[in-house]
Amino acid sequence: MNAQPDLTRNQSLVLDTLSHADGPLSAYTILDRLRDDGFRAPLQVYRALDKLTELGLVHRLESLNAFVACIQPHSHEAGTVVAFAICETCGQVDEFSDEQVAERLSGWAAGHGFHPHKTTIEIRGTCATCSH
Amino acid sequence: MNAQPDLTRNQSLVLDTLSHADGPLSAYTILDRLRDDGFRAPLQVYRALDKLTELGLVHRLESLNAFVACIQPHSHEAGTVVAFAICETCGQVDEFSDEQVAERLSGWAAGHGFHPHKTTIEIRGTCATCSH
DNA sequence: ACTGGATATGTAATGATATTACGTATCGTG
DNA sequence: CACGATACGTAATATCATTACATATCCAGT
Ligand SMILES: [Zn+2]
Ligand SMILES: [Zn+2]
Ligand SMILES: [Zn+2]
Ligand SMILES: [Zn+2]
Repeated sequence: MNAQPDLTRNQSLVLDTLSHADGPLSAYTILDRLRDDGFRAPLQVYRALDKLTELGLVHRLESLNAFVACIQPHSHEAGTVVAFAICETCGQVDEFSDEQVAERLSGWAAGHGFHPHKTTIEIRGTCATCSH
Repeated sequence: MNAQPDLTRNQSLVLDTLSHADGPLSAYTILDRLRDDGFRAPLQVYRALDKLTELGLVHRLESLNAFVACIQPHSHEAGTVVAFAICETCGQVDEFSDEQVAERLSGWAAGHGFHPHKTTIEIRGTCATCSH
């Protein structure tokens, strides 16, 4: 599925777990799901998550303290801003980018001498399916 | 219209602590600073923070698991989206609103049948002062 | 004033998330 | 092979947040 030749065994296991999940998973949930694969300690998960996040294959949802697999790997080019719509009812997460949002925020930063390193945009709410 | 209930003693103490702080404080840091005022348990802080957040006097920074006093209580009408620029060097936080960002995000939501409840925008980076 | 419900508080215990410390193993390159 | 960089294993600890239950206080309706 998400087999990445350059990933280690632990990293692949964590990524596969996230890719097959219905929604965001906490590090400890991932740990529990990988007990049978030899995972014993949180650090094994966090280290894999750190690397996967660095590679852009996984995103951390700050408002949930949880992680999701990226829907489509994107580059780490400057100005890349990703937003997430998180349904509080079913847990589904939608990832999207909006160039105008990115430009407005970087515009504010430029006007204030602020140098962005990472931007978090998370919309909590109710998805279309759950609104019926 | 803007009926502002009087704050309780605990709520006032927590708000004062945040208002006089240099930057965001964690709940446990607030607790430590209020030991002399009789605070003994985390829940005393969390309950006050919940109420203050509900009143719009305090914001939670999701990417820090910390809290700041609001700089502009009056700008928080319904639907207002607030953004934060957080300096990772000195900890200073700048709060601002951008109507176009809010419109783009609500536009995306409308187009996808998503009903936003709360939106988090946090820019981590380096402030002007720390960039010199 | 009495009373009953809503709200606020005090305290202990527990749960949930994340990092530090230290040692070993594996990999890639000269 | 030597050796530095990277990954891994494990335990302990640190940090953040909630549950449970008992008391206290406030306040409107009587
Ligand atoms: Zn992505
Ligand atoms: Zn949903
Ligand atoms: Zn504010
Ligand atoms: Zn700074």
